Amino acid sequence: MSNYTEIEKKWQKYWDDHHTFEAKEEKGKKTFYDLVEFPYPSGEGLHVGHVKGYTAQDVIARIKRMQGYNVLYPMGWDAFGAPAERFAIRKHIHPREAVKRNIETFKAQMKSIGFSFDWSREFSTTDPEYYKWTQWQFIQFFKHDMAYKADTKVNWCPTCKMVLSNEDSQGGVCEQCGSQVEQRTKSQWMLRMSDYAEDLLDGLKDTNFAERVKLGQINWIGKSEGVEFDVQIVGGGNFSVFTTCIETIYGITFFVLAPDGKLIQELMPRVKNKKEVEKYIKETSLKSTMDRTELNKGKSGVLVEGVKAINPVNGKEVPIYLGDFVLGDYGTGAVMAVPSHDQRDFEYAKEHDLEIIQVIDGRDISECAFEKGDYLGKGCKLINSEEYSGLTVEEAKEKITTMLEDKGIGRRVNNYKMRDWVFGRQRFWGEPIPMIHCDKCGWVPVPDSDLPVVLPDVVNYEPTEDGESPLAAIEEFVNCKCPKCGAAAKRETDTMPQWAGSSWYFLRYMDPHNNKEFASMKKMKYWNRVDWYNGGMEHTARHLLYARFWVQFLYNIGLVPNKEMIWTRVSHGMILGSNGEKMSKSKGNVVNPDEIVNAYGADTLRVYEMFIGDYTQDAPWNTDSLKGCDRFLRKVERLGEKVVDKTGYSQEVLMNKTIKKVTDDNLSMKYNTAISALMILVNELEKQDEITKDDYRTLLILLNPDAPHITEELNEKYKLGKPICESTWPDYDEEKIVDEAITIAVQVNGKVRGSIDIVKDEDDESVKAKAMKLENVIKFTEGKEIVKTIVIKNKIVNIVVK
RNA sequence: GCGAGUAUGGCGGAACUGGUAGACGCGCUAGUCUUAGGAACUAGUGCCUUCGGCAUGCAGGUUCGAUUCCUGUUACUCGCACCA
Repeated sequence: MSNYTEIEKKWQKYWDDHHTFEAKEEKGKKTFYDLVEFPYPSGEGLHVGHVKGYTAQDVIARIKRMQGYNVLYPMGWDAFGAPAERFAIRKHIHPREAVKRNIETFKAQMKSIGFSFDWSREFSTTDPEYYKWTQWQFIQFFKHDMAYKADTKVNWCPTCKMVLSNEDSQGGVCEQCGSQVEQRTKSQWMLRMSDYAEDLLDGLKDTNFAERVKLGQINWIGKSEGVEFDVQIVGGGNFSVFTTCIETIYGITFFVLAPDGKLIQELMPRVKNKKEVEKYIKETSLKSTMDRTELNKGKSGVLVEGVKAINPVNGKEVPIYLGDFVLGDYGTGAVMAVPSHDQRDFEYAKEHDLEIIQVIDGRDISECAFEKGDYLGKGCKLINSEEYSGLTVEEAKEKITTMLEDKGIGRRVNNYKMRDWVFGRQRFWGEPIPMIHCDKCGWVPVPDSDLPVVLPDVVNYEPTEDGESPLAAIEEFVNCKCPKCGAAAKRETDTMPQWAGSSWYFLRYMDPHNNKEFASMKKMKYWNRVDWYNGGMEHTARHLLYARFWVQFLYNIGLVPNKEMIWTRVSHGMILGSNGEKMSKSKGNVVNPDEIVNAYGADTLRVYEMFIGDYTQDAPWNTDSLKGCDRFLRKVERLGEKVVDKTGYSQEVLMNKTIKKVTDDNLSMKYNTAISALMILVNELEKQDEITKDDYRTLLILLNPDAPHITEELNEKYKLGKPICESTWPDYDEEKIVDEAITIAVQVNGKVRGSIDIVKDEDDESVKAKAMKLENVIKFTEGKEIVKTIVIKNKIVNIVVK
């Protein structure tokens, strides 16, 4: 329709006027909570990648509504974050203003594409009415001893005088100014997420996440089971180490401590080469995380003179070293070094000329270590290990562990890569952390009655000289009274990370206007949980983990109805530029959805994005292919001219098959093949001189989730029934989708030589006989011995000859 | 290095629990209609060829039969990156 702009506006107005997509808490209806990640409303406007995810979930929402579910499909804004702040620093426009404008643009764009969001539940994480509850929940973390302040390392740009995220300091260089990033220690708020490591693993059982999403969660948590044991220091004192390879304990030839750990500080008074050790510690602290973790750096380190450690199993005295490959915040910050069976230890030993003792037999170790990945499960036996020599690795693992436990110096321990969540940001544009520091009372939460702690207006958005949030420069914000004792106190000026607001927004949608609670238990119970959550691959690890942690905590203190509030999580592939590269301004390959809507209409854009390929895979944009979808919609439109005043389907089998395929495919994310089924149907109907009203209306309903405007218009134009958005999704008749006559292939030695027509379920003998009569079959079997004939019912015949 | 994913015509991609590989769309070729351009419609379109053969990254294996299952291998993409 050339006047698609008019039609789209008309139906968008109809949906608004009729509140068609607003979810009400009706009783007696099955609920379906359909969620798609809310966007960060950037200045660039909506991206075609957003459109892909929103359309897919819109298809689901529209089908589910027509299937009689009470569907909640909300939208909102994740509007705190660094880009708005950087924009503010450059242009001196308050982020609040910029965000407001961006939200207006985004919303208008979304409306123009016809997503069936329930706009009555819209909110932004930056609304004081919303972040009041983010702050309130932080206070619950604090009250349950889940939030604490601790020294952490931060990436510090000495030029910008700003704390940087890991993303902004890749390669050890500040993304903004290019300076070398330093490591600084800062006291920051932390959430005890590591306490939830096991629960977060365990909770995956109560979800229906896509397998690759579950794996992402598991890898991020990074559980490893092992043994922690105590090591005595010659002349008194001890420390512990964690290992997953206790079977190699007799191979210890030295220990390595983390230069940034507490242990070395404790030992310092006994260290003889203090200067050298201190110098190494200093050097390490200057290296950014990236430098430290980069491979092929060699194994730097220094011998700690004056202290030796004792191997608890054989009493052997071995040296202690410092090495920056050991991390202060993982395990105990100290490792036992077995160069024969760990490649890092091997390299370290070679570099520092240390002893190497092989304790597991099975391979030469002169070139590289014989590691657990190579010896486990292969029946390898221990050597040089006193009474454990001769045992298999697996036997030794268990026996040595038990021995250490019996002696009271070892215990089975799980370690996790996942750390506590660093929750403070020295930024302006975030939720203020609602804490007050009083010299007498320590940290005191802001009383509920004083929430929210509203972000004040500031003149300067730059961080202060010493890298604090710009809030620290506002005296009237910082200075306050202690809520406990009334003495003069100071307000926390750090703000929360962007992950905070997005960790619970899906709960707020269930009860978005509540001003007494973040959401009422009653409403949360009504909606139960998110049934289907869709978003980008890049968020399947961290955002999802933070959100699950947040929910599990709320569950444990009785504030949400389920331990897992998200049932299915799926993620879609990216839309790449037409050159196959990621869309970016600098590459000039960005496609603006507005231009497509203007040139082809929203329906064409939607159909194209669903047709582009496998939903879960990346796919490049192709404007020619888009035109094909436009052509398809025009065909559907022209088909209307053939409608005659008849009921019933003109092709029962085809129609029933199509209904089944479109329903099943859409609900299992195979949006592309659902559309292809509709194209086949249209191609068939086109061949007929006339089509019935039922033919056409069913086609329009099936296409409606993808192309909601044009289908409503055609439905109205040909007076086929009430608006599709108020209609019921068609059913199919299982018995009618099977063809009675089937054509099957006949193979000779696995090669297709012809085909025969059979009746459904025709018996094998008769099928065989038909096959043998084929000219081509006779030709290829003539003069040969028929070894056997395989008949697969309704599928294929294969004749094997010699 | 570890983990995950992907690999099918000129292109995007189909193919149920192993059963006619290339659905559907794009592009391309020829034709019809048009003053022309475009649109629309019709027919064709994996490769090599005479029967026929060869084709799902590569090399093997299992099977009457493999894009699908198994072993090995290569390339690319993403995530994590010295996690003891």
